[in-house]
Amino acid sequence: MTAGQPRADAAPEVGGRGVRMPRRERREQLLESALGVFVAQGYHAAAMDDIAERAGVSKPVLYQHFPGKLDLYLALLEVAADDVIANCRDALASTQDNRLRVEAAMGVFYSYVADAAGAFRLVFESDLTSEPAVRAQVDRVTSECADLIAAVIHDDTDLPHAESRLLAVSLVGMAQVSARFWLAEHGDTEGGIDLEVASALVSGLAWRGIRGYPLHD
Amino acid sequence: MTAGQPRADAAPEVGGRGVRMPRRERREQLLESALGVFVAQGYHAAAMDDIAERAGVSKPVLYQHFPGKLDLYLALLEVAADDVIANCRDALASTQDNRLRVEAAMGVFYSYVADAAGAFRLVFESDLTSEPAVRAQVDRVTSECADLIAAVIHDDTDLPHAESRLLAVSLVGMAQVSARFWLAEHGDTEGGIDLEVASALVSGLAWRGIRGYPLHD
DNA sequence: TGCGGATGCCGATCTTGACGTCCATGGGTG
DNA sequence: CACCCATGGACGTCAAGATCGGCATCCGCA
Repeated sequence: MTAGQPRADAAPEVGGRGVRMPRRERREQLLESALGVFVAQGYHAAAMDDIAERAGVSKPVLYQHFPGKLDLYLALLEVAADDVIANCRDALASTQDNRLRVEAAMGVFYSYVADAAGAFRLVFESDLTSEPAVRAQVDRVTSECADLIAAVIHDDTDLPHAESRLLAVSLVGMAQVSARFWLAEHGDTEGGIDLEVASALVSGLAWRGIRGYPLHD
Repeated sequence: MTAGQPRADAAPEVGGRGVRMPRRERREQLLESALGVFVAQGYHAAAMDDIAERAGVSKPVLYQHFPGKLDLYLALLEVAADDVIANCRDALASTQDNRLRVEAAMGVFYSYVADAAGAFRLVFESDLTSEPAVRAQVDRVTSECADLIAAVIHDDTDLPHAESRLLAVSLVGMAQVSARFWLAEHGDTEGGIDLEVASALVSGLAWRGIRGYPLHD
């Protein structure tokens, strides 16, 4: 068996076949199963049959909770996007020290990528970017995180809005790409770089880059 | 008509319908048309009918030149990947001054993104990452560019290989993401930031970040 | 110069695979 | 014990990738 196609039906199927369940709880169950399948296979390769099977229900029940495949995907994507944006906001608000802000924000991206559920793949590696609604959510993550960072930069320096925003996007890109590569190369093996070490290293790069700009006051 | 679905059949169709053409030249024509369609619509939304129509031929001729849709996509992707990697290599080799190296490499990414053909979308916004061959090409760009940069970092500092590589990936991520957002926000309008200004700004951020590391000698 | 054959291309077709619905069934309740 | 309804296996449909019979074109020959 090749390692390129991780099968998605290895879940324990907590709510087994034919079990009556409250609608709210079942909806959560379906979302969880769908996340697993979308993360493992991507949007196009994921079949509604797979999702239903993994959730331990049949396809009609799935369609009783979600009008279609796209709606299901968007529901998951929106949650994943809100999650990282909120964490980024909290990280920036957690301190007034900009150096610590950089470290905290970097840690948010690394933790997000390291999360076992793998929801970050919906945001950073989506295969449905041709769909405008998906594109909007994906772009929203970088855009809103960058806005939060840009506000800090703009407050503390003399840089105009547009320039602050471009620098903020650069920092977000640095965090996002490096975190994904860290996961791919060192995330699973024990011989690689630890998450905290990697996050601190890249935080250092980011802080050295951003700290030198002229202060506002 | 909505603006969300840019039609792909607005090309001048240089080799019109039913025109005899040398095989090599026709192949180039097909690749060009395919690139336009894939860039505009993404892999999944792109139909072989669209590509054939844009090239001014019918579907059978398309299949006489390429065994299938995936092969066609991979041919384009490989060229696009080689292109940016080679440019990155040239940029780093163009000088011994690391500051100029950063600026040159950043310029490579911004120029690549600003290119009218839009081949960068195949590399940075592919919607076929579930395909291992595609994933390999896409990752190869970041990986090989990072290797080139990491070699410079490792030569000039005391950082171990793994750390140099992670910093290099961070710089590549910064360039890639910021360039794409620059294009989306300022690339078309005249009121935004100029390419050189944006590239220089982000180069400054990168250089401030990387210059401070302890020199080797 | 007119004609026959061969060549290669286009319109029409087939197939597959996955999304999105319908008839038997089984369990719960009055 | 009979009714009711949620469930699931089986199915229709459709889009898109991948191929086949007419036909126009070109060349060689009398």
